[in-house]
Amino acid sequence: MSRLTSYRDIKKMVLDRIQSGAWPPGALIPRETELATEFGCARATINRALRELAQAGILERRRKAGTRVSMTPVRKATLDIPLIRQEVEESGATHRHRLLICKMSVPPAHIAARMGLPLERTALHVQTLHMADSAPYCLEDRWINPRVAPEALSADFATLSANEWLVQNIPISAGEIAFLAENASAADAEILNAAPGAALFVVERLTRIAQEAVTHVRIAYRPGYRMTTGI
Amino acid sequence: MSRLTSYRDIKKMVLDRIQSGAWPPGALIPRETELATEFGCARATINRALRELAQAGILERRRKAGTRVSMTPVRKATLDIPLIRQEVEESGATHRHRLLICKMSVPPAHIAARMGLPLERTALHVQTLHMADSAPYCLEDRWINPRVAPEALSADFATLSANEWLVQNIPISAGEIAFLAENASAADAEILNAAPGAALFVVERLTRIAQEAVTHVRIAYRPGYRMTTGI
DNA sequence: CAAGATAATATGTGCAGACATAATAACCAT
DNA sequence: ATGGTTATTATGTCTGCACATATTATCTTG
Repeated sequence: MSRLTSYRDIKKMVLDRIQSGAWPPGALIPRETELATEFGCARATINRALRELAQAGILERRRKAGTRVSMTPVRKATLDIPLIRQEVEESGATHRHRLLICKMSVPPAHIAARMGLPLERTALHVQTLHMADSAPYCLEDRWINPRVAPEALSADFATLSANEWLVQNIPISAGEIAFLAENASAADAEILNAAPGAALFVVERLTRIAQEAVTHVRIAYRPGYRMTTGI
Repeated sequence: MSRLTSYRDIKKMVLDRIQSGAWPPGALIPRETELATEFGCARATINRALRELAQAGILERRRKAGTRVSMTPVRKATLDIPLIRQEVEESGATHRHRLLICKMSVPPAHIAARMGLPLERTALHVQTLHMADSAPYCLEDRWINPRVAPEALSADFATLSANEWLVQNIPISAGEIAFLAENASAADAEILNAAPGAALFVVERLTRIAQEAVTHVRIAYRPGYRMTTGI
C-alpha cells in the first residue's frame, strides 16, 4: 500500500475543494494544523502543498491572516522558451539554419539604448534564418555586446547557432523578455517567405550579466505561429 | 546575528557559482549531503534550494544521476495574466469597458470545435471593448458554454466585465492559453481604432471544468502592445 | 476614546532522521 | 561479449519538533 498522504494528494484534494465550489474564491481555508489533523499528516506536508498552490497563483497566504482562495485564479502561465532547434525537432521536422549576417556594425538606436551601449559603438550583428524542413520557421536577429562576450567574435555561427553558442559559453544570467506582434517589413517578408505586412509573432529578449547587457535578440516567427501552454 | 544558512542563501550561492562560471552548463554539482556539510546546514535546506532552482529551469535533477546545471538555462518565463482592469489601472489610466455584443448565437466552426460544442449549437457570445482612458485598449471576444454556466445568461455584463464575472462565479479550472499575432480584420480595426491589417497581439484562452469547455476568449490588443516579464 | 504597547497566532523556515524510489553500476550466468 | 539480475546511491518525500516572523487582536494608559 502506498503512502496515502503525499503533498501531491493534498494539492489534489485542496484543488478539488476549490473546483467543486466548496471553497469559493476569496474564502479563508482551514489553517495548516487543522488540515494536518484532518488529512492525518504532518504540517510540513500541508505546508508544501499549500505553498506550491500559492506559487501557482491559486491561493494567497499571509502570516497570521491565513490562507485564502485567490480572487483572480488564472493568473500565471509558465511558458517554456525552448531552443529553436528543439522546438522544430519536436514538431517532427528537421531543423536547419542559415547564417545571413555575421559582422560588426552599429545597431539601430533603439537597440543600442536598450542594451545600454553608447551610440555609434559597434556590436556583433548575427542574423540567422531557422528552417523546419525546407520552410522558413523564424528569423533570429541578434546583437552581441563584444565587451562582455569577446570570444563570440571568433565563434563559427555557421555550424552552431548563435543561441546555442551563447547558452554554452556564457553563464546564466537575468534579463527581460517581451512578446508582441509586428507587421512584416519588406525584408522580413522576403526572408520568411511571407506577405509584406503579415502579422508576425515576435519575441524580444534582453540578457544581462551583472547589469551589463550581453545580447539582444528579436525572433520573428513565420505567420500562423502560436505559442501555447497549459494553465 | 541572523541565521546564516537559509535556503535563500543557498540559492544565491549556487546561482553565484553558476554565473561565475565555476559550475558551467552541463556540469554535475556536488550531492546534497556534500553541500549540506559544506554550508553547514541540513540536507532538507539544500534540497529546497536546489528543488526551486530546478523548477526555475536552472538545474536539472535526476535520482541517482545527481544534479547538473542546465544546458539550456533560460527556459521558463512566468507570465502574469492580469485582469484587464488591473492591467490598465496599473498603467495609470482609467479603465472602462463597453459591451458591444451580448446574445446567444452560433459560434464559428473553429471555436465550436475547440470548445467541443456540437455544430449549430448556440452559445452565449459576449464582446467587450476595454479602454484605457478614452483610447481602445483591447477587444475581448468571448463564447460561454451555457450548459456549464447557465447563470451567465442572466448576468449583467454591462457593469461587471465578463471576465470578472466568470472569475467570481465559476470555480478555478484548467485550460490552455495561446499567444499569437493576427492581422486586424476590418471589424477589429474599426473597433480598436487601428489600421486594417495592423499586427495585433492576440491571447486565446480556453477554460475547462472537468473536461468540459466553459469559455473560449480571444483578446486582441491594440497595436504596439507588448507583454513583458523578467526571466 | 485614541494611541501605543503587548499578547496571541498562522504561516515561514530550519533540523535530524527515516524510508521510498528511480536509475545507475556492478555482477553473474550464459 | 551479452543480457538480465542485484546492489548501490542520489534525490524525493514524510515526520515531528522548534523557533522565527509578520500580523492581527487585545489590553493598557493618557
